[in-house]
Amino acid sequence: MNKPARKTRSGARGSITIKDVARYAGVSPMTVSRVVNGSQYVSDATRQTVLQAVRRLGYSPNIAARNLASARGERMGLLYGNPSASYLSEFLVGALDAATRHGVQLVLEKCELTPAASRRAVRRLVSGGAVGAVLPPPLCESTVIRAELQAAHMQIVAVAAGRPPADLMCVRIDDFAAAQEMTRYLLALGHERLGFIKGHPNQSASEERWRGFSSVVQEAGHLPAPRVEQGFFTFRSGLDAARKLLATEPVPTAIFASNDDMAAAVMAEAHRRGLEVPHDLTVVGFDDSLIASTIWPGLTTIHQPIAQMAGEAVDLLVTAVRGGKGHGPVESPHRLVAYELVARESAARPKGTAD
Amino acid sequence: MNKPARKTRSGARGSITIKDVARYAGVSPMTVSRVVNGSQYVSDATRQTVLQAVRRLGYSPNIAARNLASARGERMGLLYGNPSASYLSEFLVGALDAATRHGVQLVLEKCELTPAASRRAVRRLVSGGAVGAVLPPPLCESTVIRAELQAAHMQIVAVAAGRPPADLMCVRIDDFAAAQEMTRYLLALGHERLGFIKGHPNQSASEERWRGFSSVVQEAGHLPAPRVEQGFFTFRSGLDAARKLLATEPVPTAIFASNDDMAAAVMAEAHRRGLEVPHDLTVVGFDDSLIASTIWPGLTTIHQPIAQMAGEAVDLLVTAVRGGKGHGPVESPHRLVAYELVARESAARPKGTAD
DNA sequence: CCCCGCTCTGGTATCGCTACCATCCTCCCG
DNA sequence: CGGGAGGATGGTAGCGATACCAGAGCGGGG
Repeated sequence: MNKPARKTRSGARGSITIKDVARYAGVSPMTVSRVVNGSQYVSDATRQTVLQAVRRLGYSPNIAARNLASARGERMGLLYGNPSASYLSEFLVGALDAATRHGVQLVLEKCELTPAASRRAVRRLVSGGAVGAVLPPPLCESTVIRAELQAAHMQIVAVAAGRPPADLMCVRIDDFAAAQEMTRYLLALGHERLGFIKGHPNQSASEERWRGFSSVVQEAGHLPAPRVEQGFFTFRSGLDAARKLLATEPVPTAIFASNDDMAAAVMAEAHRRGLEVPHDLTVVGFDDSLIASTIWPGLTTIHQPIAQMAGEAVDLLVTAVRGGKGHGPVESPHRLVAYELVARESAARPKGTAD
Repeated sequence: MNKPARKTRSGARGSITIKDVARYAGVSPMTVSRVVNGSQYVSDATRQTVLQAVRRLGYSPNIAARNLASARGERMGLLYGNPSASYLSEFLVGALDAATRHGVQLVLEKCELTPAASRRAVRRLVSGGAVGAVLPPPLCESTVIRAELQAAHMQIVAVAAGRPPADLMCVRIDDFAAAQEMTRYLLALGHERLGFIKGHPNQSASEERWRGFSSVVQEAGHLPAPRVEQGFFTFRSGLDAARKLLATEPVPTAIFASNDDMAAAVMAEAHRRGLEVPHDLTVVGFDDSLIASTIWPGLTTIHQPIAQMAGEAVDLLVTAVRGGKGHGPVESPHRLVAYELVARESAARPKGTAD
C-alpha cells in the first residue's frame, strides 16, 4: 500500500474542500453541499453551523468539481462583431458575470455579417461545444445566423432586437416607449421644430424608435411637420443627415438621432456651423454608448442597461439549456428591461425661451 | 447489485468521452490523453490513429474534468473600472480568450481609484478565490491596489503601464518609440509648427509619450519650439488644450494629442473655428480607441493590440501561478508587443505644400 | 550476453463535488 | 399505539480527466 498524501495540502491556495468544512462543522459533506446549494432539506440549526464553518474556513466550492459532478459547465457562445460596437465591453461584463454565476463557460466568437462568415463562426461555435448562443445587435437581425444556429440545435437569445420574432428568446428594452419618452422630453423643453435621424433600415430597433418619435409628434398635433433624414447608425451617416437638416431653413431647434454616434456627428456639424449646443441647438441620442459621455457637452440620451441585459440573456440561455434537459420549454422567453433617459448637457430649452 | 446506466448517454451533447475515443482507436484512455495534450511519448502511428478517432467522433475534452484532475481551473481576477475605458471591450475579448485557452476562470471586479474602493475590490477578488490579477490601465498605476494585491499574495500583471516598476510583471507597448514614430511621421509630412497635448501626469505612459515626441523634435533641430499643453486624457481637457493651441498665433499645422479622446476634442474645436481637418490642421492621437474610427474624418493614431496584450497578460499570470507551484519565478516578466501607426484621414501635408 | 536506460503504453487512484439511495427520526392519523 | 409520510442526514458511487507508477520492448555499452 502506498498511500502517502500525494500533495502537500497545506500550502496550496483555496484548498479547503467540502470535507474540511464538513469535519469542522461536524456534519457530512453531503449536508455541506446541501447548505451551499440552498437545498430545503437542512434544519436551520445545521445550516447555521455549516455556514459559520464555511465563513471561518473561507471555503469556496471548486467549480470544476461541481461542474463535473453535476454535468454542468456547458459552454455558451457569444457571437460578436459589432460595427457600432460601443456595446461590447459592457455587454461582456454582464455576460461574463452571469456565466460565472451559473458556472458555465463563455466562448467568444467574432462574426462578420456576411453569410459565409456567419456560417464559419457558427461552425466554430459548434465544434467548440457550445450549446447556446447570445446574439447582441446587430447580429440578432441576421436570419442566416439564426438559421445556422437553429440547424445546429442551439438555443438562442437575441439581445436588443427592436421587434424580435415571437419564437425567439429575447432580452430588450422597449425602443418604442423610450423614443416616445425622449420625444416628450423635447416637447416639454419647449421645442417645436424637430429633426429626426432614422437608424439603419435593416435593424428593427430603428423602426421602433422612429415609430415612437412620430407617434408623439402626431399626438401633439399642433407641431410643424418634423424634418426627417435617413441615417445608418454611423457617425458618417449622421454627418450627412445633419448637414441636410442644418442647411435648409427652417432649421430645427432640436434633433433626435436614433443613436449616439449619429448624435455626436450632429454636434460636430452644428459646431462647424457656429451653432452652440445646447444653446442654439438641442441634440439627443439613443443608447448611451461610450461616446455619449466622452464628448463634450455630454449627450442627453436613452440609457440601456447593457450589462444587465447581457446577464439576463445568459440566464435565459442557461435556463433553456438546463430546462430542456428534462422539463418543458422556457416559460417566458421575452424579457423587457427598464431603460432610462439620461439628461446631460446637450439638451436645453430652445433659444429665446424663458427658463 | 444495482448498476443500471444512471443516465442516458445518448442524447446528451458533447458526451463523447476520452474512453469512447480510446475504445474507437483501440488504445487506453491514457494514450488518448497524451495525444490530446501533446506529450512526446507517443509513437507517430498511435498518434495518427488517435487523432483520427478524435476527429471522427468529434471529441472535445471536458474542461471541468480536466481542471479537476490537474488541479487547474484557477480563478484569475481582472480589475477594471476605466474612466477612459475604450480599452475594456477589446481587453476583455483578449483576456477571455486566453483564459479559455488555459482553462482558467476569469473573475471580473469593478474598481474605482479611491483607496477604499480599491481595498474592497481586492477583498472581493480574494474571497472570490482569485490567485492572480490583471491590471489594465489606469489601475496598474495605483500603488494602493498593488499593495493590497501583494498583501494577498496574488500574482499581478500590469498592462500598458508606460514605465512599470521592475519587479512587476507587465505587458506593454513601447510608448516612447511609438510617440517617436508618430512625430517622425508628422515631420515627414512636412509639418514644422507642432502642438502637443500631454496626457494625465499620474500615468507613466504620458511621460513616455511626451519624451518620445520631444526627443524627435530636438533631434530634428531646425524646428520652431513646439507648443505644449497639459491634458488629462479626457475629451474635455483636450478641448481646453485645443482652445489654447488654436487661439494664439502662430497656430500649429499639426497637433499630436496623447490619446484619442483628446485628439477628437481637438478636431471638434478645430471645426468650430472653421478649420478643416486635415486640410487646415493635422490631428493625430494615440491608442486607436473606438472613437478614433467612429468619428469622421478618421483619426490617424497609434494602434495598440489590446486584445493581444490582455491575452499575454493572462498567459503571464497563468505561467506565474502554475510555475510558482513548483518551479522558480517566471523568466521574463516584461513583455513588449508591437504597436502600429494607423494612418487614417486626419493627417496630411500642411496647407500650401506640394503633394 | 546481460543490464541499463530510454521510449512507449496501460492500470490505478484520485481530484472535489453531487446524484441517488438508504436510513433514521419525528409527527400525524386512524 | 402501529403504520406511513416526509423531513433531515449520511454513505456510496461515480462525473471525465490526469498523475504517477509499473512494465514491456528495444538498442547499446561494458
